[in-house]
Formats: sequence, structure tokens, C-alpha cells
Amino acid sequence: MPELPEVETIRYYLDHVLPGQKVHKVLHIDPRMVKTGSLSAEEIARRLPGHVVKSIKRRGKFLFLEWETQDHLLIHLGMSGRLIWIQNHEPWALHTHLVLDFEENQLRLIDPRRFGRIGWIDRGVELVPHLGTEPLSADLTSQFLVKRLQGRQAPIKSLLLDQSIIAGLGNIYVDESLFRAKIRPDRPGGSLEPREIKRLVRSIRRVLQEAIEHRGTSFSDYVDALGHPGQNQDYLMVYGRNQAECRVCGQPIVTKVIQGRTSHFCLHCQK
DNA sequence: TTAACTACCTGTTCGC
DNA sequence: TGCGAACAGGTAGTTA
Repeated sequence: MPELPEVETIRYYLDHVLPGQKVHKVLHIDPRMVKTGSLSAEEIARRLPGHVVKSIKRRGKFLFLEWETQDHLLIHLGMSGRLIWIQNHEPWALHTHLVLDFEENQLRLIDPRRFGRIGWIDRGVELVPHLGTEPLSADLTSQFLVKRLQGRQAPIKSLLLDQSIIAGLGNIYVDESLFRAKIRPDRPGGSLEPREIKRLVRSIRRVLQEAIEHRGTSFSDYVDALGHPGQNQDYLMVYGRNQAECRVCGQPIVTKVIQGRTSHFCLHCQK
């Protein structure tokens, strides 16, 4: 499930190989994946050939291929999406929904569950205006989060998953951040004290930075742009460790469903 | 405005 | 062994 560190890992690699490359053909684009933007799948396929990649951007969990025309192709990987840069003679995987042919290599989107999305964003249009602050930018401060959590009754877990507050966190990194900050995921957001929020901000940054250094977390679907799994799953403290011993106190990690999301935490370490 | 719920989707796991 | 049900979860839309 690609969250910010996984998407950033893909972006980082693609930004080394894609700029300057010209789209030769759009070999395949699944209309069911085009769920946003100003053009249909057919129109994107007609428009793209000849376009040259200028840069690869990321905002939250969204990736953008910026063209020299300053239009953008939005790609979201959803739950199970993979975006790979691969030689064009390699056979297509099952569930391949987008194939951009750059003559020698192809950029392919593979997404078994089809929760991902593709869209065309015209030049000058704001990319994803509804997204909240970038957690690794200077905009995420404890003062910002204090303000956003004030008076909120929803569990802190749900509020951290809300992309309009902080963009890029998903189930894994919210659980990990809350563990590091020693905060239970079912606490109402508005009940957090300023010192806890300060700790939470520090934890979010550290968890995300470490996950990027480990090239993301691979449980089932995620691989980077070269098809390699990440390593961060070896460093997780709570996520996916139901009933395992807490690495800090030795008590069993427990799970609880909060707003439809399985949350992992330690009853002893998190208050 | 906020909180909770639902649809989308398919591979995997579990129980019978 | 095979089948069906339940589960996993990010986003956007709906409802109260």
C-alpha cells in the first residue's frame, strides 16, 4: 500500500531517468482508471505522443509527470499500484492499466485492485487543491497541528489519515508515528496536549524519513520503479505485528478497528 | 463543519 | 481439496 515514503522512492528514481524522455506511443490506457482530470483516456492517448517529460513531482501520495508543455499527468497508486520503468521487450504483467512507450523503455502502471487513478491536469490548474500540508515540509509544525486538532472529537488515527490535514500518511505510518509519540490511536484528536502534539510531529517526520531511507515498506504489493521491494517492513514497531511482543516493553501488540481501519498499538507504551 | 458510512476492487486468508 | 465469506485499505462521495 504505497504511502508517502513509497511514492517518494518511486519519484526519486523516475526523476533520474525520465526527464528529457519523449513519449513515443501510448500503448494502453484503461478508461476505468481515468477517474479525474480534464481529459478522457482516449484523449490522453491521443494527446501524449511527442510530449517530453520535464520533471516528476509528488504531492502527498500523488505523483505527477510534468511535461514540457507544463501540463501534468496525475498518477495515484491506490492500494496495490506499481509504477515501473522497464525495457519494452519485457512481457506485460496481469492488471497492467497504463503503458507509456518511450521507445527503449516503458513506464507501466500495474494495479490489481484498481484503486489507483490517472488524470490529466491542464497547465495552470492547481494540482490537488484539497490536500493538506506536506509532513516533511516546514509547514508541518506543532502549532499548525494544535490548531487543526482543536475541538475535534474524532480519533487521532482518523484525523491523521485525513489527507486534507496532512497529505501522505496512510495506515502503516500513522500507527508507527503514534507508537513513537506514545499516543493511543483511539484518543480524540482534541484531547491531545501541546507537548504530545509536539512529540507527534517529531515522530511523523522521523518515521517518514527513516522509511524513505529504507526505500519504503513492502508487505504484499509495493515495489519500487525497478521492481525491487523496500526494506522498511523489517523496522516496523507495531504495524502488522498483532500479538507480537512490543519491541520496547515486551507486552503484546493489540489491534482495534478505528473507523474501518485496523490500528496496531501497545496498551502499555501508548496512553 | 464534522463524523461516520459506503462504493469501488481483487488477491489472500480462513472456516467449513 | 474446494468452495464461499470475510478481510485488507485510499479516495471520493453521501448522509446526518
